[in-house]
Order: sequence, then C-alpha cells, then structure tokens
Amino acid sequence: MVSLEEVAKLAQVSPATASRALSRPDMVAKETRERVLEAARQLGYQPNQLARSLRQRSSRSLGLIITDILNPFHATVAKGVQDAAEKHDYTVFLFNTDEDPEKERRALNALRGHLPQGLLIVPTPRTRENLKLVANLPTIELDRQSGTPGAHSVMVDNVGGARSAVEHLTALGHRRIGMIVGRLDITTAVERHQGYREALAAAGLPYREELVLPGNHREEGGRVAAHALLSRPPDERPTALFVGNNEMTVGAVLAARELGLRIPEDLSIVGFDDSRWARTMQPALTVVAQPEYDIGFLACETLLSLLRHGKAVQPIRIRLATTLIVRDSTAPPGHASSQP
Amino acid sequence: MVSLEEVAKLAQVSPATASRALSRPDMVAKETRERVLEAARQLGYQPNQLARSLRQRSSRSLGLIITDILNPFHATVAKGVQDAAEKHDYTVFLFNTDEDPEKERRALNALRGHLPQGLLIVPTPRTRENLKLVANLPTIELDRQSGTPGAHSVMVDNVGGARSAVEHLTALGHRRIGMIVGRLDITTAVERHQGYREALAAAGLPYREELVLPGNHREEGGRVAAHALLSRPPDERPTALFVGNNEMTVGAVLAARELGLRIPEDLSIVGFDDSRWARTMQPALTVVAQPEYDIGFLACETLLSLLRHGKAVQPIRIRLATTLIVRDSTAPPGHASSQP
DNA sequence: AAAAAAACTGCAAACGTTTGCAGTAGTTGA
DNA sequence: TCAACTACTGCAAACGTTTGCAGTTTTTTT
Repeated sequence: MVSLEEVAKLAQVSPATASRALSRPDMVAKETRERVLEAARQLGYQPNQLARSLRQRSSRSLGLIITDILNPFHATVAKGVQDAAEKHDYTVFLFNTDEDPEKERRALNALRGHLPQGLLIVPTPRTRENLKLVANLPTIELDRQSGTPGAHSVMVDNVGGARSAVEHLTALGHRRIGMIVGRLDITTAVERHQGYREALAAAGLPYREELVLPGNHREEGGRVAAHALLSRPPDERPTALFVGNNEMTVGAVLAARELGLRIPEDLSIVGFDDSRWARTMQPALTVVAQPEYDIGFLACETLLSLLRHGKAVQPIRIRLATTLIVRDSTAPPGHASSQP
Repeated sequence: MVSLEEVAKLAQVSPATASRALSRPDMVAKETRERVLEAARQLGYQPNQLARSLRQRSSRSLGLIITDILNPFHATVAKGVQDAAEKHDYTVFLFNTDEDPEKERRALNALRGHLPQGLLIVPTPRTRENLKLVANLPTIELDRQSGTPGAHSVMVDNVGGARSAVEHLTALGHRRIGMIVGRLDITTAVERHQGYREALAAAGLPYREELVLPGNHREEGGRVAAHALLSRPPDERPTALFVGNNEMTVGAVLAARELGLRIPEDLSIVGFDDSRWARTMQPALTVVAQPEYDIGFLACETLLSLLRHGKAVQPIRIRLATTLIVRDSTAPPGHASSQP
C-alpha cells in the first residue's frame, strides 16, 4: 500500500501539501498540485480510507440493513440505494437480518464500528429498541416503520394500494374476498389490511373475520393460509384473494393449483408487489406494483441531503404511489360458485 | 462514540490494559479484566474498527464483487458469502458491477481503501486486468474464471452440467437440439457450450452451427435468440432447446409462447440454473441446478482458511457438482414435427 | 518603495486503537 | 535472605490521514 508520504516525497512536498493537493485542490499552487497528482498517478496511490475516516471522524459511508437479500423486492431496494450512494461517492455497508432482531442487533453493532454517516433500515419488530445502539445516527426507515418517534421514512401508500386492489375485485363483482395479511406487528401488513377494509366498506360489503388469515410473509405461510381459506365449503369459499406480499402470493397460487382451482375462473388473485414471476406465470398475475428501486434510491438521496443540510426539524415521511397492474388472474366470479 | 480511554478511566486502568482485557483476555489479571469488561458494558463500548484496522494494518473484512445483485443466482451466492463471513466475525463489503468493467475498476479502487483481507469476485471480461489494482490481495474467483494465472476459483462443473442436460434430451429422442449459449468471453458459457458438444457427440449427433446462437445473458437476449431458432421452417426447427443461463431461459420460454409452441409437446426446454420461477411456472421447468449458496459459502470459507494458513502453493480450484432436475418442460419430441 | 494583503507551504497534533518494551510487585527457589 | 522468575501493568510510539496555526514568499495597494 503506497502512502501519502511516499507520494509527497516523490513530488518533493510535505505530506500536508500532498493531502491538500488531492482533496482541496484550490488550496495549493497549480504547479505543485500537478506535481503531486502526477506522483500519485505514477505510484498508483489510493488513499487509506481508514486513516482518513479516523481523522475526520466520519467515513463517507452508509449502512443499509435489509431483512432478506433473497427477496427481489429487497434486492431491488438495495440496488437503488447503492446506485444513489455511488453517485455521491459513498460506500454502502450492507447487512441482512433475515427478520431476526438478534441478527439486527449484531449488524448494528458491527456497523457502528465503521462510523457510517447514516443508516437506511428496513425495520424488524424489535428495531425501535435496537436503534438505541446507534443513537443519533441519522436514519431513514424503508418500506416499514419501527415506531421510533420522529423517525424519517420512505414507504409506499399501502392503504391506497390495497384499496385499489380490492376495489378492482369488488368492481368485478366479487363479494367474498379473502385476504392473507401477513404479520400484524409489521406496519405494511397493518396498512394493507386497513386498505382492504376500506375497499370493502366502500363497496358496502361486510368485513368478515373468517376470511382474513395471517401468514408469516413467506411462501409456505401463504400456501397454508390459502389452503385454509380455499378449503371452505363452496358457498363460503372466497371467490377472490388479496395477498399481502410477494412471497405469500406464490404460496397462494400453489395452493389454488393443488386444490384444482382454475385462475381466474374459479378464483381471482391479486398480489402485492410485482415480480418477474408474477409477469410470466400463467395466467399472468394482477398485482399492486411498488416502485422498489425508487424507494431505495430516493431514501438514499434523502438521507444524503439530510446529512448535507443538517437535521430536519420535521420528520420526513415520504409515501410513494403504487400501481395496480391488471393482468389475467382476475375476472368476474365464475358461475360455478353460488353467490350469497 | 465512547472510546477505549473512557472505559479505561472508569475501570481505573490504562488504555493499554483495557485494550488487552478486551482482545487478549489472558494477558490481564482476572480481577482487572472483569473491571474493564464491566466498564465497557456499562458505557456500551464498541471498538472503533477504523482505528483498530489502521493500527493492525488489516481490517477483518472481505470484499465481494458480484455482477448483478438482482439476479437471484448472485444474490444467493452473496448470502452464502455473508453467512460464512459472519460466522467468522468478518464484515463483507459488497459491490455490484452490472458486468461493467469500468464499474468493476471503481469498485476495486473503493475497496482498496478499506484494506480488506481478501476478495471474492465474479469476474467480468476485464477482471484479469483490473485485478492488478489489488495486486497480492488474496482472491478467489466465483462462478467464472478471469484467466489470471494461478488464481483460485470456486465454480460448478459446467461441462458436466450441460452434458447431463443435453444427454437427457438425446435420451428422450431429440435429434435437433438448439442452444442459446451466452457470451463466449465468459468462461461459463464456453464450458456449457463444450458440454453441449460432448453430449451431442456421445449421442452420435452432428454439431450444427446454425442451431447455436449467442445471447447477452439477459432475458431479452434469450428471447431474441429463441425467436430466431424457433422461426426456422418446421423440419429444421429444433425440437428442444438448452439455454445457458437463467435469465435467457425466461426469454426463451416467452418466445416459445409468442410463437404458439406448446411446452413440452412442441418444444422441450432445459435451462441452466434453477429458480423459484422455474419451479412454479407451468409447465415446471427442467433445469440444471447449481448449489449457489454453497458456492458463496464455500468460497468464503476457503478464502478465510487461506488467510489463516498463509498462501497456498497450488492454486485452489474447486468444482461443485450440478444436479439435473427433470420437471415437465421436457418430453419426447412431438409427433407433429417431422423427424429427419 | 514600503506596507498590507494574499497565496502558498510545512510543522505538528490529533483521530482511537494495538503492542514492544520496560517497570513493578509478588512468588519461587536456593 | 536474596536472586531469579513470573505475572501483570503502563508508557509511548505507530498506523495514514487531515487540519489549525504559523511561517514564508509573492502580489497588491498606497
């Protein structure tokens, strides 16, 4: 590793001047600067970020903590963050919690030692507590809210998205619409559930508890829940299903297939969150699409501007719009099933 | 940020002793050690990794450079790496090149400044050159080879995997088998192509150039190539397709659908690399599955043991086996198409 | 032409650790 | 009882930068 001192020696200046030539070019004479730059080039000098960060007490880096890198939604968010960060010459430390609060705690501790300037986090149910580990580190919450008072957040309009999905179903004539809702200790699930209720109410339909089942946000949870809902007697079985996240939607589709239900003739399905799988499965899935990439990109930009312009007085709460994409998995309820 | 000095003060020892109490416990008296540990706990002390790394001239961290975080294959590899690293208390710096050698160069430079102890990289066609930026940083190549002499690598048996796929097709009776091969400046594509040739030869079938088309490794490239192959006159059209990576396989399936070809009646398809999409599409896709997670995990473990035990004299070259998973997208050639 | 200002450069300290070395106290052996 | 260990602890330097301050040279102003 070639150090600044060697560059300085080659350029016949002091390390101080060499440092300035590289990071505050206008503070040094043109000729000197060029000598230093040339020397640096010749030696292939790359500044030691550790030393620099240590001295400056901050590290031109950000932490990003997501809950599941294997979920394309999160992977895309991460890419948005990284692209925005790279644009501003920041490095991103990525950690993965697998929805496990303990792993989240470890991640935060590890992160701390690297003195990031800010944090982007997809909260778990214990984040509010864990965030104390990095008190007064500028933080933006992504996708969900931890409930930390005064927290900044970038999310989508879950209520509106869910409502548009369910209104689409009611408009098609469905009257028994089930929902697989997710864990109610995660705000997205609560909000989507809320949208579901609102849409039912708007259509003058009663809310029926027995048609709403929780799932664990994974494929298997969706499959189990869908199985339960769809195994009800024909005249009590929902004719349509609204599923609260992408993974569970896969499970729901599989359950429908296992039960020999045709989509959309016997069952309409709307999922939350688009994916290649949803686009290319047959029939193509009607979904509420989220701007995943933008969530990450915008959140990162917001965080960086927060860092530049000092703390905001008001908590920043950004809600991005969702888009209902109607494909082939939704249709009017079939004649086969009796209507109440 | 609470520093070691404050801990030391609270425990009434020197910073040196505090340091030792935390990182070489057996060098300090039991009673002292406990006092220090208690003080650290009380203050919520977390060591400043930057300072530590600076002093130790190494940073208990690894670099991971992949080409596309949105590709589930790479995301899974990354997860394998991260899990292994976390197990050994290493931090991973993740960078994304989007297959762009220039971004790769930037990533390597950024990485350099963080003094990682090792590097795991999925090479691009320019990696061999770019790696000079981090000369003598212990490095393992993943999935592909850069051609750097003496490089360590962890890959799958691409030749064998491709051969098993194509042998499956020949065994079913296919005689006109097309291949969408990928970029020939990437070793995986070359090797899979090689396996394809070997399987044809083993079945006594001629290699026909016109049935082999390159693709750009993305969905669109696969679609275009498949379109071209499948638009040939019926008696020259391949009855089966072997596609060289997961993204292109999606494109190929879409192309078949656009052309109204039924899978597997009119066309058998085998893809390389499994995915949820492949499992759940209908008909479920026959694929050559790779142990993605293991690639990452094993590569990381190997790198870490390399770090512990000094440089290996021999380059390490690990090849993991693939598995042919036969599902519903392959069948004997249909009666509709004439046989040569 | 002298004074004042501006432009540039170098010295040295600091960031928070770790670690070689030396010093002190307590213990063992003769 | 004294020497030689052993066990522990502290001092101070070092890692590679950045930056406040002061010193020197050059330029501008009067």
